[in-house]
Amino acid sequence: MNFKNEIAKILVGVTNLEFNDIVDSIEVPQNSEMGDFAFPCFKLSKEMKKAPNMIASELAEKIKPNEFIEKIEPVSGYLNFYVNKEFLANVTLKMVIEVGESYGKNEIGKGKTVVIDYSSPNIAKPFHIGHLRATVIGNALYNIYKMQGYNVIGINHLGDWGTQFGKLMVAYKKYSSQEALDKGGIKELVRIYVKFHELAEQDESLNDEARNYLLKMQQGDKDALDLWRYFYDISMIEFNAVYDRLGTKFDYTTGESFYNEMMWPIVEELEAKNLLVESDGAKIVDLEEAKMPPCLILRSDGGTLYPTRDISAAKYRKETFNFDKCLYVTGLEQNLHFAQWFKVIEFMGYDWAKDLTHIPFGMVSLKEGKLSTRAGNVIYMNDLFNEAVEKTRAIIEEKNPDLENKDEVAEAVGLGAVIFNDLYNNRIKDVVFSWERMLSFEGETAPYVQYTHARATSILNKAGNVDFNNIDYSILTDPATNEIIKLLYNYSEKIAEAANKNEPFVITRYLVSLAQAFNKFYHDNPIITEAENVKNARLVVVNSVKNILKSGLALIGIKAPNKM
RNA sequence: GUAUCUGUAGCUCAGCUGGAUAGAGCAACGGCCUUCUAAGCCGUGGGUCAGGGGUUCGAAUCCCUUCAGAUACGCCA
Repeated sequence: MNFKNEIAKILVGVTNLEFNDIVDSIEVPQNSEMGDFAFPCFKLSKEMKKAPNMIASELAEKIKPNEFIEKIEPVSGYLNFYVNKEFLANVTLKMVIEVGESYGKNEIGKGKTVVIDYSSPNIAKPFHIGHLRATVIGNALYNIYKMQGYNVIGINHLGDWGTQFGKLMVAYKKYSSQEALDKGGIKELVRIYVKFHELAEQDESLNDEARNYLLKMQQGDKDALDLWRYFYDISMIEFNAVYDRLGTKFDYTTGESFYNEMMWPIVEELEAKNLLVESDGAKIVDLEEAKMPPCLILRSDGGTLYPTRDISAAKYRKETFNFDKCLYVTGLEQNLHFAQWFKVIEFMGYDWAKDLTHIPFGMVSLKEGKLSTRAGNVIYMNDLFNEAVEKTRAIIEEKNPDLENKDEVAEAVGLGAVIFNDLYNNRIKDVVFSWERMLSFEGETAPYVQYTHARATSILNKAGNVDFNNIDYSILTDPATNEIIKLLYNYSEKIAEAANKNEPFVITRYLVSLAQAFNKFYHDNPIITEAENVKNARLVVVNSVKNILKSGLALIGIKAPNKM
């Protein structure tokens, strides 16, 4: 059931426009008083040589409402269509009930594979608020693409290789011990990392030692690799704990180290395809043709670089998963880097270069300035989580002291607030971290949506069983109910929009709208005390809203407790 | 210097594949708990859509330009 198509069917005979053109030009008015759909007549005005309002009036006389459309009105150059509310309620709610948990799914991505590279933090430092966006945006996209029917592969491209490990090895040997590291974990790694940098400013030879260790790692030296593995394992205890709390999962945790052996064949391939040029001792791919600075492939000392690894990884992923799309969820500041090596892939003659997409997001900073582990200008994820959960716990004690599973609910709501906050706006916006905003639980926030879900659940529990087969849909035509039904009807379209734009915030905003519509409905319409037919009809609405709120929250990685 | 992104209400932002009086939340002010969870609902005030040109019947939305902020631009990742 698609209303735009139905309207186009009505209009296709009376104008000389193509069916698809009509569908495309149909809009949804901002104000529902002006109808549910509108057809603007301005474009017709030129060829028909008539004023738009005249055209609208004439068209209105030629066409008739049908079972889907109850009223058609010409208003100042528009043809406004009012859908039959009872029909809409009937179609939509039946579909929500019948389809159940799969409501909102579609088959657009059937048979297609999308690889999503997300989270991908540099390890050996604690998970902090700068890592959160890459994780929650990627996780949400993962779920959204799944709903679109895609085969989705999530990859955590850990920053688990490189000079920072050489530095840690030097620092470990000089300033730490296995005992201290076993005890202190990742905090100890940070301590010695910071110390290394302080001392390296005075003593340049430390950096040489670090490079030396990196060289040993690359040459497969057992001692160096054992140490690397040791630091890796300690880091992953921290990272996995955060992923567990967030409920984030990956199909593959293949970090940079995974591609170590794959880079030389790529270098040879670039060489064979005559793409490598020597420049100041380094090997580059010239991108002047694409109006970009050159892409560095090999250092003058022969070592590989960031693009070398990303090109290798992309080719591996194409060969392994044969993706239709490969998305990279990373900061906007890496824009040029991605544009460059995507171009290199294209120059290598791979047509799948067009399937690689950078999904950039804005930078997170503190009021004091940029995030920096070294300068201590960071907020660690666990501290933020704990703060949010603690505040939630206090609110529960105040508002609902008899709640059974307080800890579980506080965790769901506290983390929900944090995740939601990061998925609330356009990805591209920079964010200055604010405790106040992060810990705000009113208005357009996760707790608001979760609270709405809990209210809906509560009514359903009090009402007992409902017979969904025998519903009087004629009751569900008041404005507050109609608003909800229109939103429910649009759910699947919103998921598709979120996928097309790669913007989880489309879902987040949708959930807020649905919760707002429901709270108004809840306020205006008594349910349990009403006559049986009214009660049952409204309970169907409550049940549908409850399910979609839960489903939508799950899409963006947030839990929906039944009580709070 | 070059490139990319951003600039809409006091604050944080929607709206940007051009269309009907520019929308939310927060903050401020004023109402609503003997009634299904007040983490809620209703109302009031608040805007030269950064500035200037252009295209168009019509521009917050497209183009040009200026300004402001952020970021990136060769041997880190």
